[in-house]
Amino acid sequence: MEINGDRKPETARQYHVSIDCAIFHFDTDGLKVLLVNNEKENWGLPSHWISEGETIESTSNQILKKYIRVEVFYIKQLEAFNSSSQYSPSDNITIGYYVLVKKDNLYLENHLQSLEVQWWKIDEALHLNYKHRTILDYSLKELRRCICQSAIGFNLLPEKFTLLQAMQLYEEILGIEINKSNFRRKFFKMGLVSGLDEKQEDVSHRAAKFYKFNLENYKKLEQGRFNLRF
Amino acid sequence: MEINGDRKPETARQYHVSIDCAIFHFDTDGLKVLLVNNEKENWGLPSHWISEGETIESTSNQILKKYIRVEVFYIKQLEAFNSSSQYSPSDNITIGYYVLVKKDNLYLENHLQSLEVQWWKIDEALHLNYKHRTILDYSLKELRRCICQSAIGFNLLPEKFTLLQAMQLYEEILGIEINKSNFRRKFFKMGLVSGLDEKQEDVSHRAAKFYKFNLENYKKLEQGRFNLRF
DNA sequence: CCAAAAGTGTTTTACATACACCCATGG
DNA sequence: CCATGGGTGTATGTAAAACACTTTTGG
Repeated sequence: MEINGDRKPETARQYHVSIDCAIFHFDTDGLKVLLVNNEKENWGLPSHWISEGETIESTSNQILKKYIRVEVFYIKQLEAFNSSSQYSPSDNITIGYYVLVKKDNLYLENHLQSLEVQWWKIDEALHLNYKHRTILDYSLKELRRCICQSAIGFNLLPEKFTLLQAMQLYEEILGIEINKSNFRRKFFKMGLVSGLDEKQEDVSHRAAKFYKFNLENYKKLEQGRFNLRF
Repeated sequence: MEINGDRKPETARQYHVSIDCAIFHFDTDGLKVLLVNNEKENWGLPSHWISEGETIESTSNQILKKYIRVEVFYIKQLEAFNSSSQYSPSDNITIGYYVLVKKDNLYLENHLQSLEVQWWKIDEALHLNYKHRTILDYSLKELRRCICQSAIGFNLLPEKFTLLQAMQLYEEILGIEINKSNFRRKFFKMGLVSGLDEKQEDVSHRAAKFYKFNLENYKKLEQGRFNLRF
């Protein structure tokens, strides 16, 4: 057994490695995850094996380029674990990622129709295999944990959003009800958002103001100690 | 390129995988990390290649069994990344872990003397190579983040501890000063600790009461929304 | 009696929570 | 004129922060 050495022992084992991504976006229907229909008529998370000449990062980028293409996303590694399947009995490692995408990229909608790919509501994305179910569950757990400790939630909102959209995002992800007036106060006081000179159009009620995420203020918010606590 | 398939393409690349652990404990001198002196006279994190017949988990367990041996620890995976070195130019993946160990395992002290192994104060554990430096920094970042959102801090304290010990742990890891009276009130009100019928002995000042972590109360503390916010 | 740490109590301030209410707009 | 969501204001309770103070013990 080799300790802390760079030299590999003869017994070192070799693995094939796959990258599996849980890609989320948020629209009026709520939180959704991107699933791919494979040749066996099963829906699963987008997944690639790492090929010769590629790395972990380049492979995850390939997946994103293929399905999302846009540059505006948030990506975070979840966990590496041993995996096996019918075709590749055991010598595998899977690295899971979760990815957040803004919904205002129309490209997505048009592009995806051509592929065997679809956005699924979270609670309808069942019948995944065990591996993908595990990654999806872990993603959601992380999303719930991180959304209050950082500003990653804004990666799921359009560039311009209303406060109701933001509030509903937090409500759905955290599974709680939030008081409208308190939500506003908190966001304003923290300086998380700044108002734009633009309003909704063609809505059958009072038009809401659009806001954008205020990155400059967020950076000042003594990073690391940031907490929204709903 | 294979999408979401179990079948591996011919081009799938193979990797050797190493497990590197940042193992921490906390004593009167503060937070310390376990370093191993390898054959090239460099200090680094304990590390093993995954061998034939082994898995990610079994290999990390081997490392812990070798250096820590005790069962009482907390272990969490950090990240998998491509790595290379002088001896193994590129086809590697490293999976980092961080581990918290209670300091009241005397075994450690006696055992480690026989190995080329030593506890280093965090701020003195320099001259690590880039890979290990990265893992150590990431570990500390995670530790700082998680110590307020969960009770993992107690994994660094002895079974029986005084409130000053607990407070100093939080102070060192967070790099802040905490008010003694407010710290007590918070821990008591949350029911995080319960007092024992035991006191310090042989101290040259008023003996402090010993406390233990109250797991039952912690479980009731609506998990996931737990926050200490110092 | 001094030092050093244990341990208690009080006051001020901030903020989360809850709730009531008015405003604008399309149907 | 009403339903729907936008947006404002206020009262209340809880908890964080700051601090002043007493207690215990060994030297």
